[in-house]
Amino acid sequence: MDAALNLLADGRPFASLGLREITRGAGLSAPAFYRHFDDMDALGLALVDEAGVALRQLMRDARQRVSEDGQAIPTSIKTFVEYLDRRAPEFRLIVSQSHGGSPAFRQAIARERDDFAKELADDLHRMAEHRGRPVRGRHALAEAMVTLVFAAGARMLDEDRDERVRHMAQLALQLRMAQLGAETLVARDATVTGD
Amino acid sequence: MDAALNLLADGRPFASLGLREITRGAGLSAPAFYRHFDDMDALGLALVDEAGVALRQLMRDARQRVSEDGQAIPTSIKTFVEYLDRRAPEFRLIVSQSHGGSPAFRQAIARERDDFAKELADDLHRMAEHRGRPVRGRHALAEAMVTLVFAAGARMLDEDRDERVRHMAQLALQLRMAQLGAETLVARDATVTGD
DNA sequence: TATTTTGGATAACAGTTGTTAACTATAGTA
DNA sequence: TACTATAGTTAACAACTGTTATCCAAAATA
Repeated sequence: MDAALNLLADGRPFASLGLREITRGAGLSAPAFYRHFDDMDALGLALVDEAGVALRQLMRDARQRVSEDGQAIPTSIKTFVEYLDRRAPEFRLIVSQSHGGSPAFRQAIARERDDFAKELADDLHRMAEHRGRPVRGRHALAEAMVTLVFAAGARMLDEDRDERVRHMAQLALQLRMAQLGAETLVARDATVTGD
Repeated sequence: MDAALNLLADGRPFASLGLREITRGAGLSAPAFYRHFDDMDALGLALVDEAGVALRQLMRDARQRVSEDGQAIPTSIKTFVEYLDRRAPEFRLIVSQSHGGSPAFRQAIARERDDFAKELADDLHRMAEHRGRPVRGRHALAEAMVTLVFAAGARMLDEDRDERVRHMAQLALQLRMAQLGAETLVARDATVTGD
């Protein structure tokens, strides 16, 4: 798995990775691969799993730090960028295979993403209750936020520090827009019961 | 190019497409490929170009229809989904290669995307002037909208009609959130001159 | 201690890859 | 009409692909 991540690390598309190439990187013979995985897809899914674990850890970290420092959006973004640095190849795999991989791949990644969005929706709900600022369509809001965060993360993978800082600010602005819009929607349309 | 699109059409990742496979689909011998393209990358870039042309056409169509029917967001989404049906393989190529292709690929796609976002930002500016509702950070807003639209489009590629309808509604809600949030930001913070 | 499971190795398979060289027919042009 | 560019062909290249069968040593287990 480390060998595969190494190849992924310099931007190689997963579909172009060969089984032999990977075992070579691991210092093994080609057939040894089959002692650990049925095929390339299985390896990919294992990597996605690993990335999912790290993603859930990221969520817990962000929650913790936000509860200490406040500033939900900037703190969460900072935490996310740290994750990005630590797990760049895994994240690269996730964004590159979420569209453009085998169906099994796409499904596994979609599940991780949905879990992420769901947890975020719960957080938003808790925060809204705490601040007395209900939100309309919090599921759609959470999905939008995840989409924006992942897209920004994907761009940042190949950027230097300056561009990253700029895009972190832009991402913060976009997340505020979405959240504020959701709050304003409910204020406008107070008769409709939220989801 | 048609042969390549056919292979792309059933979800195959571009990186897994072989030159011979493509010429076979076109009823040609393998070396004939080189009469038309230097290598696979060149073919891919040509396809991205084609998709870009269609994307710009989509923009013009949407603008036209919005000026007739009003309802900017729903009408634009409808127009976009029609484009999606007509140019599914090209769009698939764009989303699958935007992250996870060669650098040349990513760059070409990023350019198309940026053009799209820039035109959208201009539209938003015109609309804001017309409605007397200025927007703060209209570049960030346009980028967010493009991100949300592309992400939704990517998901819809593999969905049936019912799921699509649901996601179209969700996308509409998300776009309204973003726009409303941007408007509310400027209302709150009226002293800052917008970008 | 005897036996089974685990994780590796070699050799070999047929099939595919991208690419080049050399040749040919057809179409456009001076 | 003669010449050249275009767009195709076949044959062949080495390299690489995923996969299987067979064998072997070490470790874990009965």
